[in-house]
Parts: sequence; C-alpha cells; structure tokens
Amino acid sequence: MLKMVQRVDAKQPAKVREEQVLAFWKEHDVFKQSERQREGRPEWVFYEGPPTANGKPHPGHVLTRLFKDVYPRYRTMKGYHVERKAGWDTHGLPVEIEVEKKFGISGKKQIQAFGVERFIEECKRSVWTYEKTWREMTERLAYWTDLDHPYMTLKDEYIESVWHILRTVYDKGLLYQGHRVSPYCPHCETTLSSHEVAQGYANVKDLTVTAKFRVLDTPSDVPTFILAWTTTPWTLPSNVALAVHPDLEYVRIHSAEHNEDYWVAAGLKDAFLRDGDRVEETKRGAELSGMRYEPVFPFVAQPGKKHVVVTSTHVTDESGTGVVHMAPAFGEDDYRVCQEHDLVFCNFVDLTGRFTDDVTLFAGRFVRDDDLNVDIVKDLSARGLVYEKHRHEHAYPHCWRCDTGLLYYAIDSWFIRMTDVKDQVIANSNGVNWMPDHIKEGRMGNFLENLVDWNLSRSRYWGTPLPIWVCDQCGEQVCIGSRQELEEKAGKLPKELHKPYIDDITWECGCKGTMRRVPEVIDVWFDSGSMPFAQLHYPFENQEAFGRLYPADYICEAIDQTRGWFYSLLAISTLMTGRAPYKNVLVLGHVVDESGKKMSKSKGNVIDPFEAFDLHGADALRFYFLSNTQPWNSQRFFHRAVAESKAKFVDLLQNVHAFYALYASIDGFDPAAHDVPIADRPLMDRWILARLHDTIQKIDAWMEAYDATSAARALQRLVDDLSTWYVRRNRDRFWASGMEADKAAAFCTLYEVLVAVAKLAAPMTPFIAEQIYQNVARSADPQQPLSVHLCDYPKADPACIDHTLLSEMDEVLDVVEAGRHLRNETKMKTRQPLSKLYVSADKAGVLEKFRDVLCDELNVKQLVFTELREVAKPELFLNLKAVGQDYGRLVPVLNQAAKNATPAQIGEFQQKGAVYLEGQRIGPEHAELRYHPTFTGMLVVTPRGFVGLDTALTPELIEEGFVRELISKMQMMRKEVNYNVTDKVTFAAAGDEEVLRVLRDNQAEIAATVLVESFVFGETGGGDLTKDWDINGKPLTLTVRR
RNA sequence: GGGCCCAUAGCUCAGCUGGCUAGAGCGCACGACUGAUAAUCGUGAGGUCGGAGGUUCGAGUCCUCCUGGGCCCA
Repeated sequence: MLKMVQRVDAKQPAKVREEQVLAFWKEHDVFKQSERQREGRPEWVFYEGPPTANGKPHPGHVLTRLFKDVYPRYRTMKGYHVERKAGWDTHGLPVEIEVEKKFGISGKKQIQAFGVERFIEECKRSVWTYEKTWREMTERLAYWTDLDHPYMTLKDEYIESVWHILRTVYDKGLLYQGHRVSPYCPHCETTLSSHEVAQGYANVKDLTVTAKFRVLDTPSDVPTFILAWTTTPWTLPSNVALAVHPDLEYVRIHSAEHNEDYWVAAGLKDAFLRDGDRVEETKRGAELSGMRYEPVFPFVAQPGKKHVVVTSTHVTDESGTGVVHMAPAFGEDDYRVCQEHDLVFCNFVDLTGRFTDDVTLFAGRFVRDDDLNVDIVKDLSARGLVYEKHRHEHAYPHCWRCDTGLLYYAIDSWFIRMTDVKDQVIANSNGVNWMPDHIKEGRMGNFLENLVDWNLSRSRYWGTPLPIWVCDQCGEQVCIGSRQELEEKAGKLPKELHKPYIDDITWECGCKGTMRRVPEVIDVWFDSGSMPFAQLHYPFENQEAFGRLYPADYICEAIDQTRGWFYSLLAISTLMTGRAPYKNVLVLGHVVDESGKKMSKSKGNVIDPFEAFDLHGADALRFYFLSNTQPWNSQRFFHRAVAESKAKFVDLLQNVHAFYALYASIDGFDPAAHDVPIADRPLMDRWILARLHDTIQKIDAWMEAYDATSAARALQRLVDDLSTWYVRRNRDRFWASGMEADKAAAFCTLYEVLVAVAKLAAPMTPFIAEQIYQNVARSADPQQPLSVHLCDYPKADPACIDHTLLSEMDEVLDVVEAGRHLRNETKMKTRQPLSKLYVSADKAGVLEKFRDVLCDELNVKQLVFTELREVAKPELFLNLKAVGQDYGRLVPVLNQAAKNATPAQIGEFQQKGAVYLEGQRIGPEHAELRYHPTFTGMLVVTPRGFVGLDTALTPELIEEGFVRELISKMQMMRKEVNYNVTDKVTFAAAGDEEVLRVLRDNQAEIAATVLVESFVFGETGGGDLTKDWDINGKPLTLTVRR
C-alpha cells in the first residue's frame, strides 16, 4: 500500500513545520544514524570550539553554530564520516565573578573566608546556568552535535590530558617561571584581566615629578643630569635604568640660572630652554647608551648591571623629557626592557601595595597614598634632584570591585617559551587555509610576528591546577603528567583534580622537605586549546581515535578567537605534534544590529534568537545568514531582513511543493509508474533539468570550497526559475485530464527537481528540505533513505546540462520581457488576445522551437519572424533641448528637416552617428533613431534585435477577449467560495446582452475550463455567491452554486 | 596609541585579475496577471560608489591620507 503524497498548507507556520520535523528526527534518531551510516568511510574532522554556558546565547552564536552545522551536514551527505562532539568551556575568572556576585563577596580574602571548597562547588554549579537554554537554541537551530556526550574542561579526564600536555612541554624545557607585570589590585590581592581594567578608568590628579639623574664620568665640572618624568614617584626608589630611543636626537642644555646641564629629547627641548640657556651638544639616543648615573635613592643595592642609560624603541618624544625611568617590577615595558638589557630585578612593594623593609625611609607605607608621594618628592627636592613637579590629571585604572587604584606589578608567573617555537608556529599557520585569507597575513600573521611567551598561570581558584610541585626545603621541582604518576608520588589521589583538594596532596622530598603544589591554576585558553587531545582523554585512552581525528579538516569561530582559540589550538598542537591542528578555518564576522551597531545587553538591541525562531523559523534564519553576505563580513540582523529571506526562498519553495502536492494527490501520481526518458520530454522540462544539473554542479563545487553563500544564492535562483517560469508556464499540463505522456513528463520533471532541490537544500535549510523529501520522495518510494539527511548529495549529470538550451531560454525570456513591456505601453492587457508578435528574423533559428511558449505567454495568435525594414521605418528624432542649446533659433527649421529626412540621410546617421541637416551637424547628442511601426501597434528596438506587437483587433479577437474575461471572473468566484479544484458547478448569469451572447456561443469552452455542469440564464441570486462584474465595460451578474 | 576588516540606490547586498551607459532583491509609485494567489510579472523613480589627493588613455576596483563603524591589542 503506497503512502500518498499529502496536500500541503502553504501557509503552515514555519514553527509548526519545524517542530514536526524535530520530533521526526528525535523519534528515528536521525542525527546519530547519519553518523553511524558513514562509519568506516573517510573521516572529515570537525572540532567544536567550546562555548561557556554561564551566559545566554547571543545571535552571534546562532551564526557560529549555523556554520558549524552546514559543512558537516554537507560532508556527511558526500559520504564522509563526521563526528560531531559538543564541548563546554567551564573554567575561568568570569565564572568566579558570577559566584562572587551571587554571594556578594569580592576578592581573595573574602573567598578564603567563604571557604575555597564551597566556592569551587558554587563555580561548578554556576557553569551550567544556561546549559538548558543553549541546548534549546542548538536543537531549535538544528545544529547537530552530540550534546549528550560533550567534552567538558572541568572533568578529571580532561584535566589529566591537559596535565600530560603540560608535562610534555615541561620536559622539553619550555615551561618556566618568571615575572609578568599585570594590572593588580593590592586590596583584592589579585590581578585583573584587561577587560576588567577597561571598565575601571577614572580621572585622577596625581603628583608628578621630573627627576634629575646625575651623570657620572662627566668631562667637565658642570653638574650634568638626565631628566625623566614620572606620574608615579613611588616607583623612583626602584629605579634601575633610564631608557632613550636609539634613533631620537637628544640635546644637552646648559642652564644659565643653575649652572647645570640637562639631557632631554631634542623634540622637547623648548620646554626646558630658558632665557640665556643654550644647547651644548646633540647626540643620538644610541650614543647615550651605557652612560652611567647616580641613583636618586640608594635602595637598589644588589650587584649587577644597574643605573645606566639603555635604549628602547618604545620611548617617544611626545611627552615628558623623552627619557623614561625604568622600574622593572612596575610596568610591562619596564620589565621587558630591563630583561632585554640584563638589568637587575627588584621589587620593593609587597602584595598589599606597601613598601618592603628594603625601602628603609618609607617602609610599610602604601604606595598609592598621596602623602607618601609628596614625601618622596620632598626628599628628592631636599637633595636638589627635582627639576619640576606639578599635579597632572589623567585617566588611571581602578579596581572595578573596590575602586582601589591599580598597580602595574610584577607577579611570579609560569610561562611557555613560545618564542622558541615561533618560526614553527608561523609556518604551521601559513599552511592553513584561512577564510578569509587576509587573516593569515593580517590579524593572525601580525600577531604571530610579535609572539611573546605564553603567560600560563593565574593566581585564582577555578581552573585546571598547574601540576607542579616544589619542595619547601630544597626547591626540587616536579611536573606531574598523569593521575597515576601523582598517586605513585603521593600515595593517594584527591577527590577531584581541582583546588582545594589537589592542594592537600603533598609528599616528602628526598631532602626530607615537603613537596607542595604551586598555588596557581592555568589560563583557560590552554584548556580549550588542548581539546584535540583532551576531548579524547588522549593519550590515556582513544589512541586509535586520535589518529583518526587529528588534525581537523575544519573549524569555525568568530574573528575574536584569532588570539583566543585559534591561537591556543595552534600553539599547543605545534608544541605537541609539530603540526597545525586544523586545515581549514572559517573566521566569522560579528552580528550587529539594524544600524550596524554591536548588539549588547547594555544597549538593549539584542534580538532574542528564540523570538526569531518563532517568528520566521530556523530555516529562514539559516538561509538569511547563509545568503546575505560572505560570513566573514559583519552582518546586520533584524526581523525584516529574515522575513525577506523567508519569503524569497522558504515560502517560494513551499509554494512549489504545495502546487506539486495538490496535483500529484489529485491524480495519484506515482513516479515509479512512469519512465519518461529525458530526451522524450518537452523543451521546458529539458530546460529546467538543465538548470537543475548545472546548479547542482556549481553548488557542489562551492560547498566543497566552503562557499555556502554562493551556493545558497544559486539555489535561490534555481527555485525562483522553477517557480516563476517553469511551474507558471506549465501549470495547465498538470491539470490536463488523464495521464498522457506530456502530463507524465511534467510530473516526473517536477518530482525530480523537487527531490533534488530538497537534497541540495538539506545542509542549508534542513527542515523544509526534510518536509519536502518526506512528502514528495518518501511517500512515493519508502525504500529511499528514511531522511533527506541520510541521502547522498545530488550528483550532476553532465548529459543533462544542455548549455545551448540554457542560453536559448535566456533569449526567449528577453523576448517575453520585451513583449510584456509592449503590452504595458500599449495598455493591452494580457487577457486580450492579439494577432501577431513580430521578432527579428535572425532569431527564428532559436525561437521557432519556443513558438508555443511565446504565443501562450504573450497571448498572441502568431509569431512572425521578419526584418525590421518590413515592419517599421526609421525616423530621426531630435532632442530639442540639446539642439536648442547648440543651434538656438534654428530649432524649428532643423526639426522640420529631421522629419523630412531622406532615407539616405537617415542611413548616414545610422552608419556614421552624425549627419548634416540644413548645414548643421546633427550628432548622437542631438538625435536618436526611432522606429515607427508600419502596422498598428508598437515596437521596441534593442541591441539584440526588435520585438513588435500588433494591436489591431478583430471581432473574433474581441470575442475571445470576452471569453477570457468571463473565465477569469468565474475562476475568481470559485476561488472565493473555496470550492475544490475538482468540484463541478452551476453558474447563473444576467446582464448585458452582448456578454450573455458571448457566454452562450462559447458555453462548451468555458464549461470545460471552469468545470461548469450547466449554465442558467437570467435567474441570478441565491447559490453560494453572487457578484456584479464589469466585463470589459459591460455589466454582468454571476451566481455560482455546486 | 598600534594592527586588521568594513563603507556601492531609502534598506540588504553583487561588482573576478582596472575596460561599454555601476547591477540585483526588498521597499516605494504605476500597471498587469489570477484553477500556486498573504503568491507572481512588468515599468518607473532612486547613485557626487564615505571624503580628498595620486597612478593611468581609463579607477567602484590600485596607492596615500582623512572620516565613520566593527574587532583585536596596548
């Protein structure tokens, strides 16, 4: 028993359709089947970049998840095996902050008081706040990914794999401890991320000082000083060097007033030159390098290189003196420059922001206290070391939690020596197909050129613990690479590998000291970048799977992941295998609002993805993002735009489906029962099949090349042609009676095109593709795969792609367009049949075959191929405005001459583009040739030929026009009362005698077309509907009943 | 402050290595069609291609600077 094709409600809301399809997928476990079905086939590897589930999904996530879905679906249909494992990023400071907010606590001290164990448990819980919402969004969008078996960075197995990676890096000697200067809150005793710093800038008035550093080894007796300006006087006790730019000019100014010399940048000298002063000497910064000076404070006592001038390109002559005072612990540049020049390191400020005992004079005082800075400047001043001081207002970062001024502060940190493998990382990146390709040289390339060592550690709580244990006595250090190794050392394992449990694991060192873990956790980017290994708990399990699933063929994230996930994957993979972890990377732009502004909660312009799903459906949303623009451009997202996509593609396709379903169900059409060879089908069928197969070929190539945008646009054009030309032109073939060969051919053709379109669309708009496939294909042949997503992607049949036919149809459409234009211009509505359409004779070869199509579409009796000169005569038509401007009062004379132009004169204009009339040159700017038909009607001349419409009416044509008009009105009434298309009806008619005569005379034809059983004349009223009509200016009343 | 991307019709976008009069869809106006009909077809109006220079016989396209938007990083 054949399951029949079902009629389709073209107005069924997308939401209803999509929920039905989702239920179908769930019932038959179609997603898992699509994976299982391809087991053993070549792998096509996709990696999921893990989102965090402690925030709501944003429209941008819809875009990302869409592009994470389209290509895996396509590749699955192409016969590849694609594993689609979900993942969650779970660690990190944002999670801790959410918990802090929830419990109204802040900073390390309060976390300690709260209890680290409790805090960690709360973090663990907080991670899943929006997991359900994310799951709903993912499923509703039809992003197929295995959410039931995701990788999670907080799992012990995952952490263990990360440890293994760290151990490998450690064994290579690339993991080391150093300092990192970070924004640091001395009150909360924690470093802040740049994001946090950015929210806490405030204007403050700080005491600033231009200090005098006395140069040693001067040839003359005049005291010579280098001047340096600082906004943080408290860093001066830690000064170890002065930095100048190697290529800038510096001058030595002699101060007449003080009889002292000062070195400053030449570009700033005007601020230091007083009356009577003079420039004694000019030197490049590089020449000052190595110059020794006397420290302004005696506290930096340790041996080593110190108190010399060094060069650094970060110095500018835009403010201060062009000389920068260097305190290695209190500035990122300072730290780097001091390292580069091998200067001593000192940090005289403790973790609470107070001077250590090293600074005897100010020990214990808080460095950001204004009083302290005043005292420091006073002390310097007393010793004659202040050139100038003033209050300076500037933006200074403050802690967003407690409002304390931040310090840039050197914290002990662990680093991975990425600089050692920089060349390899760059080479690996260059081997990747970055999309768009400017990422390779641009954003990623620039970033890699300036690669610095990876600051791995965070002095926080919620993260993968750094698996390094150090002896508190002898400093012995081990890096643990597995749980087994830890158990062997410590004799036990913690409850889980998180703080605080992991910190209870200690053991005795060979020296009888205690091995304790360092307190830090690691950067969350290291977690996610480890996923190719850790998602499989490699190397502890799944060695075989890892061989199969590494590297990835394809990953996809937004552009902000360049220095995030894209980098962390690349870095870790390079360290572990020496290879790039991915071959193709699609880098997405951001989703912005209607006016191009970023969507953010604070602006309140975020569109809820679920609202869009409900309003337009996921298919419409998907198709919008696919077809709107290339995905690396940022794109605007608003309801009206999505609605347009729905109308242009989803609804149009659904209309064609509904059309097919209507007639296929009426006729009980069974495609298996008809085998009409394509060669035997009418031109129109062969044409749409040529369009189909040509499009298949193009779409397949584009999808293969990760260009779903071009593919989607091509599919849209195909569906448009299918609906607005093929179906529209062939409607009557579907309602012919019986099932003659021509009708069968039409059904077979539309069947084949619809099924192929469903498959082509499956990766893009999976819901409507499924619905069409089920109703059209599966209902006809249940032996076909259960779901469109279990099918093979369509293959183009080159034999079907008749390029000649495709270009011929373009010519047909040109003529049709011209004909419609003429109908418009002549105000001859299409329902009025006309006698002749004239077309250039040289088109006969192409158009003869389409005679019926053209006559029917334009409602003419004859198509006449002829020469232009047979049906029109050329006239020289002046542009009076242009002629007037050039020849003024000659206009009437010239106009008359143009009207009387001889064929020879017209020929000359035609040939040369200009002709002399009345002795004046008439060029192309003055005139154009117009062709006047020599028949009754109108004519258009285009570069490709001409088309003419004969509008002369005969009584027969007029009568036929009435018949068409009557048929049209009756059909409208049938429609209005909503009869079935197969119902037989009775019409009663009264009104104008002439119209009634036409009706009587043409009863048979009208009855056959409108399915009328009988006509009644004179007795209107009653029935199901009665209407008064204007039939070409004559009144008629019609009543219809079944 | 640095790097990268983007800017073409009222809106959303095409426009390949420079080459005919810069295109499409939507929207708008007018008209047509009407057994798919909340669909469809045609015509029209609408552009200093963000601005200013430059290279060239020729620039939306290449170069420089500027403006605005976005992202990343200081």
